[in-house]
Amino acid sequence: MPRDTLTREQIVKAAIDLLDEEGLEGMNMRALGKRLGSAATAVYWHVGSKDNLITLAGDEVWHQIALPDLATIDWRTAATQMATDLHAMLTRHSWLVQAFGSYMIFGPGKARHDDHGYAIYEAAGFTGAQVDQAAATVFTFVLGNALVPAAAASFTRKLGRDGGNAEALMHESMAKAHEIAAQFPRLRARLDTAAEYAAAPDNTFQFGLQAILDGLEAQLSAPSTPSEQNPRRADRHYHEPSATPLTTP
Amino acid sequence: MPRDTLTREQIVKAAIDLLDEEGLEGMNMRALGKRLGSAATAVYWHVGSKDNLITLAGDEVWHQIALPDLATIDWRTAATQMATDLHAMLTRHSWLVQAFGSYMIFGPGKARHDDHGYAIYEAAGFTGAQVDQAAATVFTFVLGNALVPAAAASFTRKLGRDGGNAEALMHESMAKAHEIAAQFPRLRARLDTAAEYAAAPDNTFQFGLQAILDGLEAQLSAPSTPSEQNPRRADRHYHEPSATPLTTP
DNA sequence: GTCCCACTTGAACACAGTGCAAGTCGCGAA
DNA sequence: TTCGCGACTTGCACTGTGTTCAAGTGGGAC
Repeated sequence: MPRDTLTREQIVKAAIDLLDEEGLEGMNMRALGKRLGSAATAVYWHVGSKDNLITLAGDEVWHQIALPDLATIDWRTAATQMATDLHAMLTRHSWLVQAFGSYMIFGPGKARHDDHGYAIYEAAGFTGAQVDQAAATVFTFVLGNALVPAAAASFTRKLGRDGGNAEALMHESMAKAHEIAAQFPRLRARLDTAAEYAAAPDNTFQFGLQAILDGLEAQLSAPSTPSEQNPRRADRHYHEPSATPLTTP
Repeated sequence: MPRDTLTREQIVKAAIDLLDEEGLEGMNMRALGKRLGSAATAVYWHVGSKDNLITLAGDEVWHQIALPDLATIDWRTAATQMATDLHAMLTRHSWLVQAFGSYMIFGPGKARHDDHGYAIYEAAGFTGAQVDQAAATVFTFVLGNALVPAAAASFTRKLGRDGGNAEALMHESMAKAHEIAAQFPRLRARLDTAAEYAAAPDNTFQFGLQAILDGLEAQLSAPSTPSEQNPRRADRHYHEPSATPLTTP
């Protein structure tokens, strides 16, 4: 019988739990060690570094996403399902979105997800580079959608760690935001209806997702050279980004 | 004549420069102090904390985005222009995307941008909550789009800081990714055409943006109850996210 | 029994954010 | 002209965090 020893899987799982509870900046090796009932430095023997551990944890969670069977459902339902699952997963593990900005997360879990994503857009009828572009469009939308809630969660936790009265700090922060928003007509108008918005269920994600799938569907039925991008619309609206960096005095 | 002293604007500008060069994790107060020719702690008198400084810097850069005149151009061109400008800005300041996941960035700069964004989608004909949803869809897409390049930049810098031979480490990392990708049919197929892809200009962003605007345009012409969301399509494809968290043994 | 090796541990180092007390400098008042 | 005040600056030091390293430690193979 081997000694009761740490395993890599066990560590990754504990890291995910800790990240869920404390966020990316709240997770540290000593806390992880305590959670595992061992010295913080014992972890290093198994995963090498904190960066690597986060990369490992950041790949593991992709396995939570179900891969819809393209033989039994149409591509659009499949795309909706995968995007919705991804959205839910990113909501559960909001640290992942933050990690995505700092680490190159690509392992078996994400590869499995990406591969099936490509399958969906191939099934839809896209060809060549358009498969990648369609998949990337939906993927980046879901990712971006999770970014602001992630910031909110991170911010709330930070307030909680600082003083005991997170309530007051949050209120102060909200008040400052309101003050700024009040100086812009359309933002001001939204302040008045903010309560109404808060009461309604937030279907912004589904609205955006379905609009994007509408757009992709339109692209499919539009006559275009196969196996090559259709640059017509993009050209019609092409715009060279205004180069307005800060002036250095 | 007042003593040659630090100003908040000067500090924010220096912070932006430092963030551009060193990234979010490379930026620290002592380096900032050195760049400003003063002690690191002098900065604290002006901005209070590092978090606050990053919030300040993260708002300042939004002023680089031009606000198209809706009286002279159609909404779709305006939307394209603003999204493209934002994309370029986020590419210039890739740390901002990372900061967006950890800080609540909302100041005059972002408010100015958001306000004009709403104006565009109001001009397009959206009403009620749909204005917000349309704006959020495009916004989150652009944000998500900037996330992966931000990670790549961050990763590259990290390699550069670690050993001297960033080249070898990068190569090793790429090789590992290839090895994983090779186990999935569609990813494997893309490995073969990777060189071809790299040669072509990356118009993924414009493809996605135009597809999204197509979808929004379709939403406009679709018959729906005004001043209320149109839940029909979303309902037809509605999918309760699969709850498949990690099983705790 | 004993040797080995996978694994663990505690001390220690470097570096980053930041509070604090002690300056320093220019300007307005006396 | 001098005084002092208040706006800034500085160096020190404390804490928390990632990580290294040399020294264990315990179970299994021989």
